[in-house]
Amino acid sequence: MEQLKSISSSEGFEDDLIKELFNNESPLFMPYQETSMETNSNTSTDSTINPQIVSALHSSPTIQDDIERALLYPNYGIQLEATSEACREQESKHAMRIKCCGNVMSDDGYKWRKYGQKSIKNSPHPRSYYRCTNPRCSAKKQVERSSDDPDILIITYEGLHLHFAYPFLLLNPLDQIDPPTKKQKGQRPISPAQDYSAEANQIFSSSPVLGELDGPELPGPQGLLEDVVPLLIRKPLVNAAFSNSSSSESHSSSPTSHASFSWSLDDSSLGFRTNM
DNA sequence: CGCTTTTGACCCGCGC
DNA sequence: GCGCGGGTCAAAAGCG
Repeated sequence: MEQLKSISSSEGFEDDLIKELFNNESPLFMPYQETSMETNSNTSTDSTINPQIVSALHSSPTIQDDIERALLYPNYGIQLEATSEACREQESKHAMRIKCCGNVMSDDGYKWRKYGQKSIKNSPHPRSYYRCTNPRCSAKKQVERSSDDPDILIITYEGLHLHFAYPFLLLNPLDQIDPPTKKQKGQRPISPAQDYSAEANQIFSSSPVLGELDGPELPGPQGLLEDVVPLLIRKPLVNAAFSNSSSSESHSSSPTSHASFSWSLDDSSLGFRTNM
C-alpha cells in the first residue's frame, strides 16, 4: 500500500507538524484563495460552506488571527444530527450523519481527492471514497446518502486526519501525540481517532473558554472532524501565547502547505448519477 | 499540461 | 471452495 508506505516513512512528520504549529503554520490556515471555492450561485441548494466563514478563516496568515476571526462567525449553519444514534462508532471508523438543507457544510475544509465510487446493494445511491490530498495525512472518508432520507449524508471518516493533531499539539504540548500511525486491518487496539476523540471531548468539555461559548456547538460524542474543527479554531486561544513564542521565525512555506484550498462537494457524486 | 473524476478490474474478507 | 460485496487501483477521460 502506497498509503501505508508513506505513513510508515513519515515518522518524522510529527516533528514537522510541531514545528509548523509552533511557527503558526498549517495547511489549514494558509491564506485563502477565493478562486478555489466552488461556491457558484447554482450550488445554492447543495452543500457549501458560508464563504464568509472561509474568508474569515483564511484572510489571516496566522493561526491566532484565524482563530479570532473565526470567533466572529460562531454559527456555521451546520445541522448535525448530534444524537448518539446519529454519531455512531464502528471499529476504527467514525460515521456521522449530516442533514443537508440549504447551505450546509459537508466538508471539513481539507481538500479531498476522490479515488473511487461504488454502487451499494439495496441502495439507489452510490458511495464515494475520498482521501485527503495532504500527503502527510492518511485520512479517508466515505460519503453516501442515507436510504432513509436523501437529505442525510452519511460520512464515515477513517484514519487520523491532521485535524485531530492540531488541537492537541496546541493544547497539550507536553502530551505527545502519536503520528498518524499506520492502521492495518485487524490490528487496532484503539484507533488514533478514537483516542483523540475521547481526549478531545475531555479537554474541550473542561475548557473554561468553551464554557463561555454557546452550548450547541459542543463536540459530538465522537469528536468528529466537523465537531473538532470549529473547536480547534477556538480552543487554541487559551494557548495563543504559546504559539506566539516562536512566531518571529521566518515562516518558510512548508512544501506541503500550499495545496490550493478547496471544498469538495460530495453531492456532486452522491447518487445524482442515475445510471448506476 | 497538470489535476481531478470516472470507471472497470482486481483484490480481499466474509458468509454459506 | 465459492460467490458476493466492499475497498482500492490505475488507466482513460474530462476540465480549467
